[in-house]
Amino acid sequence: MSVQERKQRERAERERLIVATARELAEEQGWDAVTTRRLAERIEYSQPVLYSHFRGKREIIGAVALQGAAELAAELRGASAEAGVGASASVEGVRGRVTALARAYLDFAERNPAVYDAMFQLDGGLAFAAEDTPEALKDGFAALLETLRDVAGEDVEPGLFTEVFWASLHGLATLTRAGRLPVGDAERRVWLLVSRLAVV
Amino acid sequence: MSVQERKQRERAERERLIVATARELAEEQGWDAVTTRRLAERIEYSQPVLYSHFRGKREIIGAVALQGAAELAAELRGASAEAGVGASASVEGVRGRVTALARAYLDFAERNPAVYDAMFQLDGGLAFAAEDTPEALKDGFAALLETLRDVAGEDVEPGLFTEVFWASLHGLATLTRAGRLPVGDAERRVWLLVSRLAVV
DNA sequence: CCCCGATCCTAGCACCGCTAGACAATCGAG
DNA sequence: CTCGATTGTCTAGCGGTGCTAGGATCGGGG
Repeated sequence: MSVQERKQRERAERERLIVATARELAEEQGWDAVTTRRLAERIEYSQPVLYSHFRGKREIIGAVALQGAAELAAELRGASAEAGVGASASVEGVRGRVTALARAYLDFAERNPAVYDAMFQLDGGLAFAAEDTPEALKDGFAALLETLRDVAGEDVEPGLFTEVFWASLHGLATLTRAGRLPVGDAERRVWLLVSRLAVV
Repeated sequence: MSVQERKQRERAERERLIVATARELAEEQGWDAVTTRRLAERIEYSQPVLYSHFRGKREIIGAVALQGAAELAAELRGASAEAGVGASASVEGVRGRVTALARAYLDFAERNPAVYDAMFQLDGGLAFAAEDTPEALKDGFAALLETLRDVAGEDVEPGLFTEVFWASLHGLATLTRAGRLPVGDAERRVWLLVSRLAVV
C-alpha cells in the first residue's frame, strides 16, 4: 500500500501549497486579488482541485488564519520569554515583558497584514470563544494570558483582563493599518496602554 | 426657474433614498447582500441611476458611513451630557461621564452593525487622520475628545489618550460582534477599561 | 492485459460591479 | 404650435467572481 501513502503525501503537500500560495498572493496584492482562478493558475492546477481540498474560498482563508494564529502565538511567547530573562519578578521585569508582548502583537499585525485580516477581519468560517474553537486560536489567547495574568491586578479575573488588553491591541492594530491613526505615535500609544492597564 | 429647483430637490431626495435603502438592506441582510442590482430594484430604478449619484458602490458605503458618523457623534455627546448633569466636576461625575460615553459607543456599534462596518471595516473610500478627512469623522473624534480630555492625566496628551481609548473601544466592539468575546461580560469589560485607563 | 475507479480538466451557471448606446421625455427657440 | 436639442432613463452587455456538472484520462489491481 505504499503507493497510496505516496498519494496521500502528495495530496497533503498540495494542500500546503494552496495555503502558502493564497497567503503569498494575499500579502502581495491583498485578499481581493486572491480569486480561485488566479490561485489555481499559480499552483498550476485547475480551479476544481481547490474544491477537492477545501469546501470553498472561506475555508482557504480559514486555513491561512489558523497558520497565522500558530505563528502569532509562538512569536508572543518568544517575545515575552526574551524580555523575561534576568530580572523576572521585579516591577520593571514584569512591565518589560508586557511591553514586549504588546509590541510583538502589533509588529505581527503590521508585518503580516493579510494574515491578520484572515484571522480577524475576514470571514474564515472559524468559531471563536466556543467549545469548537480550533486549538491554534485558543493557544493564541493562552499565549497572551500567560504573560498578562501577572498584571491583571488582585480584583480582576486574568481572563477578563486578557480580553480587554487583547481588544485594545486589536483596535490599535486595525485602526493603525487602516490609516485611521497617525503613524508616528505608535510607541507612545503602547507605552500609555501598558502603563495604565497593567498593574504591577 | 422653479422647475429646475424642483428637479434638484427630487434628485436630492432620490439620493437620500439610495443611501437609506442601502443602509436598510445592509442592516437586514449584511453588506454582501447590498448589490447594485438589488439596491436598484428596491428604489425602483435601474442600476445606471446609482452611478449618476455616486461614482460606485464604494461611494455609497462611504455615504452610509458619514451618516453613521454624524449619528454616533450626536449619541456620544448626548450620553456624556446626560451623565454629566448634577455632580459634574466630582470624581464620580467625571468617571460616570466616561463610562456613559464608552457604553454609548459600544451600544451604537451593536445596534447598527452594518453602519459600523461601513465606517471602520469596509472600504468606503474615506480618508482618515488627514487634512481632507470629512467633517463628520473629525467631529466624531472630537466628541470623544471633549469628554476624555478630563481623564487623560497630567502627563498625557488628550489627543493621544483619545486615540488609545478609542482603539480599545473599537477592539471591544469588533471582537464582540464577531463572536470573538464571550457575550455576558460586556459590562465588566467596560468597567475594567474605564477604571484603568481613566485618571481622575 | 484489460478493466475500472480515482483524478483532473473543460465548459458552463448565476451572479457581481460597471458602462455604452438606444430611446423617450422635456425644454427652449422660432 | 412645432421642431431640434438636451436631459434623463433603460436595455443590453462586458469582463470578472465563486462554484459545479460531466466527460476525458491515467494508473493500479485482478
